[in-house]
Amino acid sequence: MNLKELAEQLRLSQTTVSRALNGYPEVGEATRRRVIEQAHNLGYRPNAHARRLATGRSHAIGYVFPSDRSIMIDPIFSDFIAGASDFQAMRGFETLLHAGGQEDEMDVYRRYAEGGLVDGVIVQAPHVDDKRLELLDRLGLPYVVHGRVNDNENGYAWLDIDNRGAFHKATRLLADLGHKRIGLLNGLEYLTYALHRRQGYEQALVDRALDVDPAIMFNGLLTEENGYRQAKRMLQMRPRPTALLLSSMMMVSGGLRAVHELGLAVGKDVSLIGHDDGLPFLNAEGLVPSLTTTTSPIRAAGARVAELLLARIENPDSELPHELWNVDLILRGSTGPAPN
Amino acid sequence: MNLKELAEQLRLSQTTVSRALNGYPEVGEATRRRVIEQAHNLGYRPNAHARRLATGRSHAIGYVFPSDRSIMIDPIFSDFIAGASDFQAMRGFETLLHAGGQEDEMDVYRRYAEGGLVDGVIVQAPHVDDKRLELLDRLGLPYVVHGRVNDNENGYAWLDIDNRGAFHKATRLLADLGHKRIGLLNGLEYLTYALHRRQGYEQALVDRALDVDPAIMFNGLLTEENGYRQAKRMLQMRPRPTALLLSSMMMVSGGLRAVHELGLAVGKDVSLIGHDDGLPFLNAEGLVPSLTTTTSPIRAAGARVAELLLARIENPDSELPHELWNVDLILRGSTGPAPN
DNA sequence: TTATAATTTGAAAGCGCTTTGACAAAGTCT
DNA sequence: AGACTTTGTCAAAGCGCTTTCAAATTATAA
Repeated sequence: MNLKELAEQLRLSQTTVSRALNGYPEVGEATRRRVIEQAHNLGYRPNAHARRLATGRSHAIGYVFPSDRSIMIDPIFSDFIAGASDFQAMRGFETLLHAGGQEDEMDVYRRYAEGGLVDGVIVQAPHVDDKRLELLDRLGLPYVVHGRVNDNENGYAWLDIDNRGAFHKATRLLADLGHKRIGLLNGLEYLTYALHRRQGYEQALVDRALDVDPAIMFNGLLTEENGYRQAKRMLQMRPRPTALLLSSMMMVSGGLRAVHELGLAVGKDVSLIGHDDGLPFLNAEGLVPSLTTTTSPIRAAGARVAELLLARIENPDSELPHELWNVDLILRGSTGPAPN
Repeated sequence: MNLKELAEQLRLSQTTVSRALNGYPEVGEATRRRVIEQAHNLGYRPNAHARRLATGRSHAIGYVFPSDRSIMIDPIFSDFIAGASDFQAMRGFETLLHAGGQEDEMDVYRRYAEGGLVDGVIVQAPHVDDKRLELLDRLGLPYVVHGRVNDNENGYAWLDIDNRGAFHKATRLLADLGHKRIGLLNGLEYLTYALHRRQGYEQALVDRALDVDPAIMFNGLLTEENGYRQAKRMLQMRPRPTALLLSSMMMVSGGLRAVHELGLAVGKDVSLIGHDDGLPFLNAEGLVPSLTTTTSPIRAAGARVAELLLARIENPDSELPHELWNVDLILRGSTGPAPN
């Protein structure tokens, strides 16, 4: 069943049928109802590719993962995309995922733009100095960055959570509780979020006149194992840190394991604060003791980023959105005053 | 730069250029080289939608997640899709993701099929009695199931890991180590994999003349919290189970927490075996003691399922593939003889 | 050399939709 | 009543590609 057949059935022209279905005003109400009903009865579905070819718009958003996989291993991305894709679906936009293949990431963007495959892309896990933005600008492909690069914040569309503020708040809390040595288990620092977290952390240490000690700062993949190894390493130092700041719940999971193994009590011998992206399979509140967190649901961010992108696609000349989301610090049982 | 312009530049017809680029034999070698070179120089990219409209093939594979989210929360799906998408990308196929939206899952398939949006779909997390297969058959949309439904195994294409065998093996090992009461923390049983795991588990118990006790069997989401709660609940029973079988590494993570909290020693007081999907952020070998697992990398399964699907799309009349992957039981430190 | 086959090339017809420009038919205003 | 607008409809062009069928060129056989 295609448009032509449907039009014949209705004894109308394709033009009228097309207009009726797409809500154009220049078609009579009676006709419109008749068309819609018949289309429904006959199970007519417009061919997506034909429509795209005709309109030049693909009604799709692209997500490109770097082929080195180091990003995709982080489970937060599936939740982010779930949020974004959910929103897009409501608006009739498809979600295109591109993970790996031998094709270079940049080439994928080129193909996306020049082949008209997507109307826009969401840039994830931006680097401190991200070369993707320049390319996308050149290609004229609309995009919104989830996170930020390290400069020219007004030059592109972004939504970010206040990583600096969050880790500043968390570190300050710990300092105010009397902790002098606070470890940081963080992501790789070419990723801007990790840089921002360190900056917030260091600023708070400086504010409270505490030392910044690289020996209790770690950058690496946010795995359980890294959480375990690094927490253990740090907690075996003398004097040992009395608090740890962990950049992901997976690291928290590993960190807790180290703490228990060393026979230390969470919230007493060692205070923990983790960053919680709100992943459904690992719950900070359900831990015992429950975990003090900086938190911001990544799924909601996904939905909002998608919304911003669709708005940009709709209206490319609109002002570039810049949204900095506050991050809540939720006090639970894993933080306490520094021992003695 | 479109085909017409490129052809004009080359002083050839669109036909010849199209053929040269798509590797048709009826074009001279010299011409072909010239065309390819020029296309490269001018940065020509064929418009994907036009090609799709002309060929009727979309070169895309679809993944539809149920809107209730209960599936998408499991981080194994991102790894599965990463594997599949990676393979598809190598073969020039796009990956379409559909997570949520208010649209019914079944309607998405209809739209996919009738609108020609995808050439095939991969059915994930199949239910014991999955109504999707019938619909897809009716729509004539090629598909491969990752997992199985509960009957008519020859009637559709599938790739599955031997969940029954794996949990049979694991349970038998524990029984042979002298464990009499073995708990099972499993997924929701309308999902076939969970049913199969229970069947393997029960069969081994029966084989070894051990009781099947529903009190130490759990079905639920594979979250850390469920792992923790249920492990704790079971380990507080008297007589308490001396071994636990856990269906996911997230559950293991929670289970370990419970074990430690109760002051029990892993591999001594209580033996643990988990199923490891090979997720990169949570490593069974890295645990202390390292974890005995049944294991099969889900990412590899993703790639292979994609391969099978592309083969089916290529040649719809080929025999339906049925692949049952063996699951390795890897003996590590978390299993030991039953106490006294 | 001529007839025949094999090799290259091209014109044009789609694929199924949107959208422009034109045109009746009907309604509104002097 | 006529001139003018509004409303509802349609024919046809076009989106950028593939593919059929025919034609032109070159190579091979007789």
